[in-house]
Amino acid sequence: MTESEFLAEYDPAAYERPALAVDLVLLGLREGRLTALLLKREQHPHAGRWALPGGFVGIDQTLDAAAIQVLHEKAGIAGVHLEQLYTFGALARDPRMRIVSVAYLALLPEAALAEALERAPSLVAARIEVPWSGEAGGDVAALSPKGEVLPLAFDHADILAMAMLRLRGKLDYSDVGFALLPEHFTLRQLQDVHEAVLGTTLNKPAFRRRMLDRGWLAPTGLREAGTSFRPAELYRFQPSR
Amino acid sequence: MTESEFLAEYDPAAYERPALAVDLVLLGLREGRLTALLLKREQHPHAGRWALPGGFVGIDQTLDAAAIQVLHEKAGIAGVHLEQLYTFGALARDPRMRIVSVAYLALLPEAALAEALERAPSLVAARIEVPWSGEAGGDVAALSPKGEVLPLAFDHADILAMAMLRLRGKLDYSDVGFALLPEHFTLRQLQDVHEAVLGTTLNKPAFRRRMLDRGWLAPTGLREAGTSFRPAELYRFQPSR
DNA sequence: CTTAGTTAGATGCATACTACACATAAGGCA
DNA sequence: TGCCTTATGTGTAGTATGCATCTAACTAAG
Repeated sequence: MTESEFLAEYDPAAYERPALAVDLVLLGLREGRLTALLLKREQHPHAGRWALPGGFVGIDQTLDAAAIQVLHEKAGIAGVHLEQLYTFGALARDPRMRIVSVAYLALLPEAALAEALERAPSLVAARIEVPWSGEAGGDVAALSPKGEVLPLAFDHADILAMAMLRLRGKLDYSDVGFALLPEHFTLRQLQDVHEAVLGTTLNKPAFRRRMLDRGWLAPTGLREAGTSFRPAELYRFQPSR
Repeated sequence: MTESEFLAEYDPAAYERPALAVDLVLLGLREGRLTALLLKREQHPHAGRWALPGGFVGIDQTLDAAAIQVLHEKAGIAGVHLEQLYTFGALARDPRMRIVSVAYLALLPEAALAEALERAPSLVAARIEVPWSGEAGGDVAALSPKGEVLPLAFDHADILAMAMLRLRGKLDYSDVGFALLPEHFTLRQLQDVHEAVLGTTLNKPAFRRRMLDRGWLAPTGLREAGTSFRPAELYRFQPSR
């Protein structure tokens, strides 16, 4: 049997298939606080609860492409850090039908987050509160600006928790932290990102030294403007060849 | 509109769906070498190449359950460490049709690996050679006992590389290393596991201290038997409460 | 023009961790 | 009994980290 003969006999519709979707955790910093962008569900199921932006994966669309499409259509942005997180496949995740969802983590610098909120007015910025530290894992709360807990739809609380676990885990050995910053930034801003993500305070000189020794920071020679005190040097992220 | 009215109107067959599968990287140690279990494909497509054991995800089956089923049906084993790796969704991964595959990593102690080879005679033990170190990532070679490079089917070389990247990354901050050992083991065996996975040699006293200070090792009071020299203490993995 | 206030950036020191060399312990075996 | 081999323990040096403190650079108030 040749390969083309095999293909001719193969029946692609032999088994019923789960639907395949992507869900995006859009994370950024807003006023120094870790923030996720959520959509309030107007329709059943889970009407009135908050959900991660998502969409189905087209038959001729890669997973990454589906995630980029959601980023564009539901948040009006592009060009941000995007990485696959985990795939959620519990049987009753969605009461409509069997849907397996590939979760993605998108990291937005403050400007991209503001842009998304402007272009997609239905998005809501929810402050993220993580009551556990380090490797533990566990529940994560999404809070409205007034501090009310926003109930999440489907298993999106699990996805959000997984996003935080991953982000915290990767923060200090990888370069994801820079994905939350604009192109030029000060060491203080970098430290603020780390502190917001980790939910701790960090020692300034130690953090400084560690970051500079990494070899990822290129001084630009430029200075921060608009301060009433000594202006900080602006750095640029330089992937260490 | 109530939720049940909504569900009644929802058409689950509105869009064509990708097929969903799981593929398993079965990894273990054999004669001190890192080894993966592969199947030689007899049929098209990719006949004659080596593939990871896999299977389709049933419509009422979770992803984990599908992985466990593959472990049982294609390797005849159960109860080993199993974790989701990454989901591969390139368009032409499989020439038959669009198949999205959720890759899993299974870690087998030497006994489980031997059991799998016995119960599933079509499985082949391939030595894994990783030419990069640390965080780099890149190609990984599967070698026959005679040292010939085994060509892998589909995108399974990518999956294997991802498995090695993940395993190396997790090895020294998590407890995955113990998943490759029997219940009782010596510190030397633990070090052998780490050395085989990382592809390096490690300093013995330093490794020893680090592991003992972790608080994961409980001495059993038993000694290794059958050596012609000082027998080593046998330890047990004790998850740190 | 001077000084207070504020944050950036640098330095010194104590502590913890790790690599590495080397010493000692405990088995079998000739 | 002594030798060989590997397990296990100890000491030391170099490195990374936490923390206190010092100096620099800027604005604004007077």
